[in-house]
Amino acid sequence: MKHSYVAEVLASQDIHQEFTVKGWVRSFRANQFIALNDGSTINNLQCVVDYENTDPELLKRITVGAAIAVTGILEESQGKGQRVEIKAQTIVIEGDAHPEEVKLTILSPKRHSLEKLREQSHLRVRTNTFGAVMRLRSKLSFAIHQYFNERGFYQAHTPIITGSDAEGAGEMFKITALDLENPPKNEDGSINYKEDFFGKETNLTVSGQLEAETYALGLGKVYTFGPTFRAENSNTSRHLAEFWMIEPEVAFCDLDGNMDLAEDFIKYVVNYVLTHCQDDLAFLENRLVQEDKSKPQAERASMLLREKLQFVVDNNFKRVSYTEAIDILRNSKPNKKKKFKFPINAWGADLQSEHERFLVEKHFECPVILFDYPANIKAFYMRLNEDGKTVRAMDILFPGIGEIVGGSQREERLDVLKEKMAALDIPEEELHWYLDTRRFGTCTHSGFGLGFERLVLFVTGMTNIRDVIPYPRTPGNADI
RNA sequence: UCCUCCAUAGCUCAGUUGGUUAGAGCAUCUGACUGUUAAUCAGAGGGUCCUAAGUUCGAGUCUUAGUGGGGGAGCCA
Repeated sequence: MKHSYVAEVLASQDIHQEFTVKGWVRSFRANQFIALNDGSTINNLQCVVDYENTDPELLKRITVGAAIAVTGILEESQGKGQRVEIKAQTIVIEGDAHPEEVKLTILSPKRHSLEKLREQSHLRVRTNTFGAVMRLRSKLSFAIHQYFNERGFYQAHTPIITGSDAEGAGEMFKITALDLENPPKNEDGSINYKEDFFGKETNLTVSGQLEAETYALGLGKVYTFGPTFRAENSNTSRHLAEFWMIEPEVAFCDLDGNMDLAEDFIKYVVNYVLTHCQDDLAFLENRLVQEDKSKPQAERASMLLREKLQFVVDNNFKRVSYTEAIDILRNSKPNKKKKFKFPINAWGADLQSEHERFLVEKHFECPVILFDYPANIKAFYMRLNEDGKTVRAMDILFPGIGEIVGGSQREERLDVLKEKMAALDIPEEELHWYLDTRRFGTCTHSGFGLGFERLVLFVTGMTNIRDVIPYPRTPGNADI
């Protein structure tokens, strides 16, 4: 039978009309008021039961967590807290949820810590917080595709399984169909990968960038949006072993164009959720306000969640070269007072978390784009500047998140690229296809990688990356 | 991987220099009440004190190792 969704019913003006809604019981107060949620919105629909004329056996089965279908008449609510409610006429239990078992789970109607919710990740999407986070995640994903589609980008599905081990972005997960108990061996005792499924060693991708570059040099403007895998033993609130990354790559575009694109892109998707996800953002904003109340004054957020997002949309990101950043840091109070664990002395040092946080959270107090980094601390494919010591790299740093974007103008000159690879012992055979793009009609081109989960962290105000993806993969964790 | 803190009822936590029968609030169940919004009142049930080994007459408490988690760092998105 056709039924309506809670979001539609709550917005409906059809008073006295009949509706059927289906969802999960969030609470059942006073044997009379069901708070029903079906995931279509963070808001619950109040369904009022005429308990005096309802079978007591049925009433007993209306419990927190149960799936039910309610048919009744939409009426203006007599109580405060909701505009309309459904006067239930018939209630059908689709799936029971026994209270004695429910109380052992996070579905029990009380406040749970995020750590506890993470232990039952298959049930946490039924909570307000995770419903809001996951709806926002989905809307952000849609906004990303819409942004690129409106601007003539094509999505390139770069491979998940890669035969190239020169991507250089981190430790990789091996892919094999060999019998690990008894693998075929070469004469010297090493494993003979020629007998493996692909006839060579393969891994899960750590980046689609190099393949995306080949597509940009044909389709013009492309982007990838897919899963990425890194076998790093990272145990932090901002790293996952499996995460989603957006990687635009644009032909005939220099670093300035790349920075313009990244900034415009972030502002667009943040603005999209500001206008399309008000209810979920309001809930998450309030959640943060409540959380802040138990913190000392100094640690409380200076802006509400939506104010913070609006600030990002309305203000230009501060663009600073690495050299300028070093000067600022060298003359900063914490550096002079030796408050930094890693003091800034000379040009050339890699910036530590504490330095990035100082620039973003204390000095500029807004998103910052750092560019033109020393060549020796950045990847081989970044374009060397005329000074011979810096490359056209850029990182976007966000308050509370750190690096959200890393990108560069790519080295398009074959000879310079080959020199770089030789210096880093990257064999040319490994990347012959990549070098071909520089042989045949090479051109200026640029791109960046944006960590999707880090964007979701920023937009939702959550602080642990494990709480913005359904089933987080981290060292020692891949249960579901 | 490194530093640091933590693990006791379904949840949040208390548990004295190592000592008899392991405690509270909330949740759950039973009953009462019924236009509620974290409903209210009364009563009841509920424990492998993370795992393993050790010290001891005796370990929730002390030691070692492991597992998981929080915060910070590195690697990065």
